[in-house]
This record gives sequence, C-alpha cells and structure tokens, in this order.
Amino acid sequence: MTETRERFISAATKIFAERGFYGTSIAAISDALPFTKQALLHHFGSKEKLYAEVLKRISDRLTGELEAVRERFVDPRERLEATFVEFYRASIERPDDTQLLMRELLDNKRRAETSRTWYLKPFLETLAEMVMSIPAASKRSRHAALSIVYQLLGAVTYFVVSEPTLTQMFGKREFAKLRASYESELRTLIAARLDLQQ
Amino acid sequence: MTETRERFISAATKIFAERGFYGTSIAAISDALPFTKQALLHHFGSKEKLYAEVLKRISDRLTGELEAVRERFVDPRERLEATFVEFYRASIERPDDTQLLMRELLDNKRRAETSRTWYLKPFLETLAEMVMSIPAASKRSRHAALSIVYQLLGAVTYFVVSEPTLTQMFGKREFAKLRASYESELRTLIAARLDLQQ
DNA sequence: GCCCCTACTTACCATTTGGTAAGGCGACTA
DNA sequence: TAGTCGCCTTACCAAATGGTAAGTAGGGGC
Repeated sequence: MTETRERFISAATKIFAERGFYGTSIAAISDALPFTKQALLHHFGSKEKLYAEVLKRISDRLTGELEAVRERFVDPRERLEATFVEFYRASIERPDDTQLLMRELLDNKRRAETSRTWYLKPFLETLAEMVMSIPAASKRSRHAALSIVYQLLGAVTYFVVSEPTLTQMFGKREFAKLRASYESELRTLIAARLDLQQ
Repeated sequence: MTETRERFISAATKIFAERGFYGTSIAAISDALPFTKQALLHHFGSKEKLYAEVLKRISDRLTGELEAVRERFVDPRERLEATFVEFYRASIERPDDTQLLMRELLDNKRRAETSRTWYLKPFLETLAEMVMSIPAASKRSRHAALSIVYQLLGAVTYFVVSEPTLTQMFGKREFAKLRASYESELRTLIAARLDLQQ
C-alpha cells in the first residue's frame, strides 16, 4: 500500500526533526504507527534510505512553493521580498521541516560522505542572483550578495527553530504575539538591507 | 588531575558539536584521549553531566566576552553594534561552540525536562533592552526589539553554522573570502536595521 | 608500617541499536 | 489448483550503548 509509506514518511519527518538522525531509532518511528519496525524496513530498506526520502519530500515541497512565488513577480526587488516572505511562511507553517533542514546543516560535516545532495545550492545561487539583479544593488559583488542572502535566511530560520525555546521562555501566548509581528518585521529588515544606498 | 578533566571537556565539546548529544557515545570521546570510557565516568559521573559541564563552559566563555565588550561602551547604539560584532567574532572563532548551542536549541523540546538552563534568556533580555535604549528606536515595543535581536542573532549564527556546507559547496578559498567580508556586511546590516527611521 | 584518597583500569551487564531470515496471508494470475 | 507477488509479521542476531562493580597503583599523612 502506498498509504503506509506515506504514513511512515510523515511520522519519520516529525521524529527526525525532533530528535535528529542519530537520536531517532527506527523502532521509535514504527511505534508511532500500528506497524512493526520490519514493515518500515520492508518499505524503505534502511534507516538511511527512509531519511533520504524524508529530506527529498521536504526539499520538493519547499522548492515547489518558492518556484510558484518566483513566477508571480517580474520586478526583481518585489520578487526577492516575496520569496523570502514565502520562505518564512513555509518555514513557520512546517517547523518540522525547518528544524530538520537545520539539523542537516549541522550534521553536514559528518554525513557528507554518505549523502551529498546539494538541493540547497541552486536555491542559494538563485537568491544571490536575485539580489544582484536589483538595480539599486547591481554593483554589488557576488560575495556581498551571498552575504545578504545568508543574513536574511538566518533571520528567518533562526527565529523559526527557536520556537520551542521561545515558547518555553516567554509562554505560548507571548510567543504567538511575537510570531504574529515577525513577518512585518522581516519585511522591514529586507527593505532596510536591500534599499540601503551604500 | 584537573588537567584530565579539561582534556575530556575539550574533546567532548568538539565531538558533541560534530555529532550532537545522541550521536555521540562516551566511548567516542574517550577514544580521542589516552583514557578509557570509565575514566570519563569517574570524572563526570554520567554522559549527561559531562554534557552539562560542556554547555556551562561555552556559556561562561561567551557571556564573559560579551560582558567585557558592554563595559567598554556607553553609547547604546555603539554598544549594541559592538556586542553583535563581538558575538560574531566569538562564534566564528569557536564554531564548535556555536554549533553546539544551535543543537541545543533544536534539542530543546526533547531535553527540556532533563536540563533546563536558560543561560540564553538574560542574554536575550539584555540585547532587547539595548535595542530599546537606542534613541532613534526608543518608541519600539518589546516585541519589535526582540524581533530585531532575533534577526541579527540569526544573521550571525546561521552563517557560522553553515561553514561546513559553504566550504563544501564553494571550496575553502572561496569561503575564506566570504567570511572575510562578512563582518563588515554584518555592520551594514546592523546599521540598516537600527538606524532606519520608521 | 598502615591507612586512605584520588586517578584510573579491567570485567562485566542489561538494553537498545540497525538489520537479516523466514514465513504467513490475501489477492491476482495461469 | 498451483504459483507468485506484495505487504507485513515473528524470531533472531551481532554490535554498540550507558553504566556498575571491583579492583590496581601511587602518593601523602601519621
């Protein structure tokens, strides 16, 4: 059944995000569903392959959404802002995905030998080009453009992965308010950083 | 000997940063030194306690450095910028520490029951107050101030944590150039975000 | 001489890990 | 009716895990 596979992927995404690759046992995943560990192995072959599948799903979802946004805009400046905002929305809507990607970033050094999918690279390159194609900033170097991209990506990602911590520190209600205002604060940041003539 | 303890902490910091708490076995740590696993347990009692010790060291180092910077400045605006730049320098100088803190952020949800040290909270509060004490922005709300803090923290941390990935994607030389320019790009970001009259 | 403490070791252990082997079972096919 | 295929199970396993128990070795105090 293809549905069983989907349920495994979905459960795995959540648990991998919560505990990381090494902190997650395949038994923990199958325990979340009415199947045995071996059902999981039957469908995916190994823990590593299941993980790869999970990562691919996340990557596909994200790139699909961002692609859709890009096509809706012509003006480079607007397009870039819309892309980042959409990235933020997607990130906060599926914090599991975001956390998993962040973990992947951290585990990169160790896992580089086994899995090397640079799904992120074309994304980065595209963003950098978008930055450079903005008239007010067209004279910027590639390094400068990449720096800006990283600053904005960081502003999005760091906030999203901090959700559990912030919730515990300030309470659920307080965090909800913070999150509610963060999108417009993000727009302010983008504007400040891109439109600065310097 | 107190030196053995130090060596354990140092080795543990590196390996915990690389593989995370659950991905690290105490055997892996002791294998990096000419001691047995039980020597480690003798000194620290348990893996958990060693980890706590490692975290405490990181936190102490960082807060010490940032404290020192704060005392050197009177003007809130300058002080804030200097603090962030110092945070960046410390982060990139000891990427292991930064990665570990990021992992802690991610594992937070799961580990909240066992260890709950909000070493980060006073740091955040302080930064938020610094933002609010800047004349040009004094009318900002606490939420707005916290948002700014998170955006800047993210811009620093995300970049530092991406070091292995960026190195692999663009090569060592290329990354070195990027890193060399990042600090001034960071200053630009801070200026853009803080001095924006709005 | 003896005691005791700290630092560290070897032996050992229950549990958990990812994974293999083999088979049950229903559906579909020849 | 026999064959076989996909889905899933029970049974099992070697290796690795964090940790306990019980020591050895050496130095310092008395």
